[in-house]
Amino acid sequence: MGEKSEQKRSYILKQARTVFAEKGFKAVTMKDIVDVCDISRGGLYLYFKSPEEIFREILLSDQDGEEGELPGGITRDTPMADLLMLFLKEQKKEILRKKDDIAVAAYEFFFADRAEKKQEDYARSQFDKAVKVLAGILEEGALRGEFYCPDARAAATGIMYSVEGMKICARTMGLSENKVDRQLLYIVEGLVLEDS
Amino acid sequence: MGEKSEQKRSYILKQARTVFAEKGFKAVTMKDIVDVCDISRGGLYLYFKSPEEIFREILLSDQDGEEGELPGGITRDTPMADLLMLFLKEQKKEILRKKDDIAVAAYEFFFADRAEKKQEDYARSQFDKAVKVLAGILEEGALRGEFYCPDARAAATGIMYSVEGMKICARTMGLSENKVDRQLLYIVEGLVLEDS
Amino acid sequence: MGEKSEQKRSYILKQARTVFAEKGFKAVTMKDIVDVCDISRGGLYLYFKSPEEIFREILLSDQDGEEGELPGGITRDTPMADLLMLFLKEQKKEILRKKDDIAVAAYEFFFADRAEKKQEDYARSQFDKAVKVLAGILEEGALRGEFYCPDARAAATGIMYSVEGMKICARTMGLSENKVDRQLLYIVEGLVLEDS
Amino acid sequence: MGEKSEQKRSYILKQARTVFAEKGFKAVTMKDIVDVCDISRGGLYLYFKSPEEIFREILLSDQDGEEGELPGGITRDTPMADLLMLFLKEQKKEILRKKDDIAVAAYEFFFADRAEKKQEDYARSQFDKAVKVLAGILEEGALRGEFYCPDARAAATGIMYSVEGMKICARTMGLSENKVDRQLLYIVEGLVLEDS
DNA sequence: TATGAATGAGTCTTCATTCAT
DNA sequence: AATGAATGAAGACTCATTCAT
Repeated sequence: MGEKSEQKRSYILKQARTVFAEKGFKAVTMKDIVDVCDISRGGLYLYFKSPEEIFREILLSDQDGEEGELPGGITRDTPMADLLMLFLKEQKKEILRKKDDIAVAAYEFFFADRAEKKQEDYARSQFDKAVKVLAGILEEGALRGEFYCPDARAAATGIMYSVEGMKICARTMGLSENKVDRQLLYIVEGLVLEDS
Repeated sequence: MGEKSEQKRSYILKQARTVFAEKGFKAVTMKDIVDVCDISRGGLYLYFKSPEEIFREILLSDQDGEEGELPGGITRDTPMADLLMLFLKEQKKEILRKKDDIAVAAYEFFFADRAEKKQEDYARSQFDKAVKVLAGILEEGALRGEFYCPDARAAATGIMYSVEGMKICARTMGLSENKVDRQLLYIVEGLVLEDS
Repeated sequence: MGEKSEQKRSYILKQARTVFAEKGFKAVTMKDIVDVCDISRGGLYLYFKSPEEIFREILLSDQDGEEGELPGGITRDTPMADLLMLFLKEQKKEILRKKDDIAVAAYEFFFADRAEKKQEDYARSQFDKAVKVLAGILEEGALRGEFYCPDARAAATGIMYSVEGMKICARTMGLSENKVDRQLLYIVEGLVLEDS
Repeated sequence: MGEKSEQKRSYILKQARTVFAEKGFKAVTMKDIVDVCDISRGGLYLYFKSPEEIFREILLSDQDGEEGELPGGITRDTPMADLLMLFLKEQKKEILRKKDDIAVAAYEFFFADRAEKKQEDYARSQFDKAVKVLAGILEEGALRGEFYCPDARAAATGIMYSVEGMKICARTMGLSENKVDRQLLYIVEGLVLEDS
């Protein structure tokens, strides 16, 4: 498929995303996607052969755009506490995300066919990546005496489990911004050494 | 419905549970349930009008059986640390549960139709109940000088988020028993004051 | 499925037969059969899951009705020549059959999926059965001095190949009754010893 | 269409042949042919408008190449028995042919749309041609005293029906080379006069 | 109460065929 | 001449749901 199709591909992915955000993963049919794409049934099949394939691509494209989002103004001298706050703010955004949120779809996707190793691996790699970034911040912060954190890796893992927990809670039982803030604050307080 | 039907009701719920454990929530059809119940299509409709209704009842019946499971031997003198360990052991069992596990189905159920307030309320009440129990243990433990825990409620909430996080991680990316143990140990270590 | 369905089963087979007679095997869709059965799409699937299954049953039911069709008046004293004529007349009927003729469908069916051993076996058993009957007639006739036929088995096989050949020729290139008669006569002449 | 297209035409026919050999006639779609031709969908339509048209051409091109294949060494003095053996060997090859065999496709083609007179005529002309050749051999052989064959035409027709029968049997029920040999031998034995 | 045959809507998927380039 | 994207029709198959018994 040539260049023109690459455009359409992206367009389909963009439109399909809204469907997944609205209906989750399992409930989405090729027809749903056809409907929002203003395309013929057969036309969609030229590009993708199943909702699963489409969703996989959406996940991948999300991943691509995710890297190096560190906002400007970050230098070597930026306090690690600030980086931590930035990181958690990012997590908070994900936890509470409403618009264009495919987290529920992603959960359903990862639930599906639990035999599939590939899915598991993808999910884990995403999680591990976040743990690693956070552990890096904590470790450096501990070295600089900003944080109390004897085991950065364990702390980071624990925090990420909490974040995951909040993410799922936000989507199953509702979670106010206030509650998220409190919990994140509680986490930070357990780490940061007060300037005495 | 008379008494005889009550028996059949329970039977249907029992059989349906295995289906939900295997296929999650969304993928389950009335036919699936008919198939494992050795009942007629029309017959099932006499008792339940949708998989959703059935699953709701399963959740409710689970809840009933859940209370007061404190094992024998617990007295007023039992160390809170022991109770905590007991509590966490229970959580660990849920996190790693494989057999007859309807957690994935429950997630899908709570995802479905996010407009439904009732679901949210149910999910939250379950979560809050656990937090309350845990907070009780922590508070009492703090009073007795077993734990360092200035804010029992916040701590309990945080722990339960972690537990939720592990639960979902176990089902999306796989989670070894070892990892769960480490994380639970890490939580305990952050709470328990060493006997000096 | 109870008794009532057995009726419907037969009815479907009867109607489907006309479709196969008209369109052969490969071209027949479940929809075609639904259309002549005055039944719903789903309804048909309650009884059969594919045109193939239906056709297989038609073949089987044909086989059942085929046995012991020896017309009355046959006694131990009936000349073998008469039996031979009877046999060939039966073959002629099949060769030239027009109404409700599923021979073409059967050919297509046996062509399909040449890997399938079962089909081959069925086709061969039908052929072998005919050869055996014919060989029996020839052998007995030879014993009685009616026929000249040193190798009844080989002769019977050869004749049945001719019959098969005429059958296929009748369906691919057309074959007049006259031609069939001539050929059958030629066969008989080669066998029967003239009363001198 | 110019010369360049004539090349492509042949190329398409050659490639399509393999498809027909593999899938028969009815099951072959324009897409199948496009796929093995490394040509565009639209491109194929410039040359042929349906699988049927393509198959028709394949049959015609086969016919062209078929004539005058008498191997060298045949002179006016060659015994007719040898020619007969040659002829039957050729038939045997066709009966048992596996590689690049479009016989099944041809049967299906001739079955299709039995209204079509043209097909019938083509099939018959092929058959008649073979009969004529064979009858010529038998007649000449009879004249020369090699064969016993009072009615060459009838004998030839009968033999060709047998050959047709074996051809179809080979493709529906399987036929060992051994069986074919036996049958052909049986035919020859019925014709050839032993040198006394 | 209980049955299970029957319906029909909904989705999937594949192709023949067209058409702008 | 040639391409291949796009369309839409056709058929497969599965269920939720009803209904006569």
